[in-house]
Amino acid sequence: MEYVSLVDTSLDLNSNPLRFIEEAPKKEVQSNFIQLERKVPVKEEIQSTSALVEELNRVNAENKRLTEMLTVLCENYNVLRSQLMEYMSKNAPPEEEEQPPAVSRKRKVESTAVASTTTTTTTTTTTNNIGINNGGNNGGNSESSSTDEDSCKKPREEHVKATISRVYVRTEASDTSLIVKDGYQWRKYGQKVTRDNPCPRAYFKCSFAPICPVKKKVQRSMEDQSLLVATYEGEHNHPDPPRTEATAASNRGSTLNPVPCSASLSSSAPTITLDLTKKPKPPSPASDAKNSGRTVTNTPEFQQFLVQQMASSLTKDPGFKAALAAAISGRMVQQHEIEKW
DNA sequence: CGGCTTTGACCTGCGC
DNA sequence: GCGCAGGTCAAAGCCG
Repeated sequence: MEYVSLVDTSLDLNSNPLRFIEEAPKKEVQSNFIQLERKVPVKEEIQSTSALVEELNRVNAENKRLTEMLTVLCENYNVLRSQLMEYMSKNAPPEEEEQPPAVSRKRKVESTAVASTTTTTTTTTTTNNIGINNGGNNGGNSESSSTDEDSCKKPREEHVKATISRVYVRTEASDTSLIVKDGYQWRKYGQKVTRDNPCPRAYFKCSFAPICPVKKKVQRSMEDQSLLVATYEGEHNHPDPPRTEATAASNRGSTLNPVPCSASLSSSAPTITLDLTKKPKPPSPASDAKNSGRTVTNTPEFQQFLVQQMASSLTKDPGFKAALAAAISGRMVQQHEIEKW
């Protein structure tokens, strides 16, 4: 599940020239920007002040509108997610089919699925989308894509695709362990240094249930060393571990304690991360990647919290402010040049 | 002693 | 067919 289909990725940062023409007193605003350095008479100063106030009001209104859009976005996301979960639960194959019959086949399927997930992740980091990709249900058209002819092959692929998710977890930069605390118990069975990333990738299997097929890969982000990228493959075929047990068992290096997570937006990549560096604070949202999509995120409290976190992170981020200012000023200059022509 | 992590070896897919 | 890279196995060691 992802936001790509829901989000307008055009990064329309209040810089649409047409909207400026229609809504804003553009001549005044532009002249204000240009003539800021000059000494202006009192009359003009009053005019420019009023123009600034007007501009401020307009930006505030735009900000409010964007917040409302974000809220609607979250609601749509939750609706789609619930639909996906419903679809997955309906189409989940028997447990025997869950196990890969042969390694060769599995690896091939995985590679395509991971590739699609990676693609969406890259898109995410570059197009201002939310960065939790729960499953590669790209485009949301998997329900209609399977036909009777290829039903023997496609459902399996789609199932595998749908059970791959990627979660970004922010940890302390000094924390060298590749532990993602998501509420489940994991057993590490391998570690490998991959070519494209000097940081080792750790391989985990779910050890909460003996036959649980879920695997997890954890690797540090190359761009941001404090960011862990956890890739989950498969679905847990056992009930969620109880919270108390999870907390109690977290002492021994196992990844069991609940996540003191908070939605945060990093400046380099506007993605939702689980910020393990922060203390949990009410209202405590999702405690793990799986639960976050199924229960807690469906509550209006969490949606509101998410919106607030996003808005606050955006407004606090100087990089985002600078980019916003550059985009707006660039557009204004561009519009100015167009008008000149 | 059981369960976990570590780590080198091995297996497999893929590109050339 | 060969080499590379990713993924997995399994023995050894550690820890409570």
